[in-house]
Amino acid sequence: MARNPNMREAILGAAETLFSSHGYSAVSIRDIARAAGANPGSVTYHFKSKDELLLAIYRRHCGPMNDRRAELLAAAMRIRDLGNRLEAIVRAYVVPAFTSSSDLAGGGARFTRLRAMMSAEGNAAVGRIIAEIFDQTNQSFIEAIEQSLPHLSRSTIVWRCQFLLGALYYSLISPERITRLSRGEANGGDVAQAIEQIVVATVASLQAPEIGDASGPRVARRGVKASSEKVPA
Amino acid sequence: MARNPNMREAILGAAETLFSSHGYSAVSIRDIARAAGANPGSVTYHFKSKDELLLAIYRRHCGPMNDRRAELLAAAMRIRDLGNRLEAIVRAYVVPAFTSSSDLAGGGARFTRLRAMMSAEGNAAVGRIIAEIFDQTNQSFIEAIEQSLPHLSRSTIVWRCQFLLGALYYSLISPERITRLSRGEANGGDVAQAIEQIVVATVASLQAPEIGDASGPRVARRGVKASSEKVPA
DNA sequence: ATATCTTTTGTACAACTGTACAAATTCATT
DNA sequence: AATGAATTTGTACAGTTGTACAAAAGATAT
Repeated sequence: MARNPNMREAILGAAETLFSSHGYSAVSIRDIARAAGANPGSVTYHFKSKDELLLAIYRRHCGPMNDRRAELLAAAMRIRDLGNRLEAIVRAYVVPAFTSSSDLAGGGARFTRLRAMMSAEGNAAVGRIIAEIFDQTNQSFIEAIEQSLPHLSRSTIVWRCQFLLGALYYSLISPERITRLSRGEANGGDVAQAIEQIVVATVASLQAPEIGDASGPRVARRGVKASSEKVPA
Repeated sequence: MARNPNMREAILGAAETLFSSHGYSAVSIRDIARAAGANPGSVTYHFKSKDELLLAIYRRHCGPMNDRRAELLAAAMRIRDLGNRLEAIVRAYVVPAFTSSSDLAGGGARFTRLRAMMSAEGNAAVGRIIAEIFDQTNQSFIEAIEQSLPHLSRSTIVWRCQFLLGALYYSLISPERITRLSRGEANGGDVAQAIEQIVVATVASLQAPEIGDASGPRVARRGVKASSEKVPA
């Protein structure tokens, strides 16, 4: 029966939805098949294994999303005013993680949520892809930020970019927490507001002075004392 | 055989370690028993079920950790200078999440990492505990911040506290990412540095002006336009 | 030592897991 | 209509899952 010409896509979509809301090991191939209206055997036909299915999801999204980020970053770097440029850089990183350009392959909150789940579970197959594909994108953003904030050490920039990604992930993982704690005043599922809040908060944290630097935000003092000797875990 | 008088504790500890590094559904009761040097049946004897075992871990840590937070928060509120007070408030929230007072029950990075995993997996049993126990603590911190930054709307404070928690979680979930992206310049596993970086970044983001507010950070303009109509997922 | 209670062990069960594969079905080309 | 490739189905397998429970082993008190 070669009936559904988009069975492969249906399985991919179902897997994406289920993985992103329950995690990898909590979702079985049979769950995916059921959600996609397919036979379990069909899943192992189109994708050799469960791991391969997960990787196929990543391959579909990573390229378009990081391409879009590169475009927006290039546009941001053409901005003269350093403050506006910094905000544009952060926005270039955040926006493609929340919204998809072409409906399926763009990027989108669902895929970003999936990435959050996978990095929590520490999935081994995904670990390789992340280091390969994402580190390149991340490095170019870090360098762009370094140019806009030359007084900051690379360590501090990396830490603050890590916080950005954590904020981004967690806003997608527990949006209902926003709604609950604000007593309904804010809506955690509001993507547009999430983007604005993340951008404003991140730009402010990036503009903070270096740790141990008592002078103003824009005054340089490069070599900061490395208070980094304790090494647990 | 009532040989090991601390078998219950050994199982709790093993479960904590395994859950915090692989997630809930990826770890089996047999895995836990093996790591604790116990018989699988012994696990279901001390804790009725796998869910109950997870809840026991939460019960052991939540109380001491939030008590410590309350102490530090009370001390912070005695600080007169509003800038220093804000930093002390943030520190009162962050420090107990990273370090344990009494070795086992205090809190500690391992338990916080576990919480990060569970909130990603969306574990139902944990969901109830979180809403009950943590919301109370969170509300008191939000109110303390509201007092120190009266020009900010509650929504914005909640958003930025959400980012704080996301940053905290993710710094424990992917510390090796820090080391890798900084090319060894920073050590993501350095708890002391993580705390300092999180505190500085969070204080700066909290002090940022409200969205849509063009005036300086400390100038009030309460009612901000709610750009919150899009409601997906 | 006897009896009672607590803890540990071992085994069993039904349900579910990822994967493999032959048979059946559909489609495109001739 | 017939051939051949592509897809879907159904079933099977060995291994794992959470849980239940009787039997054994230890501890405690009398």
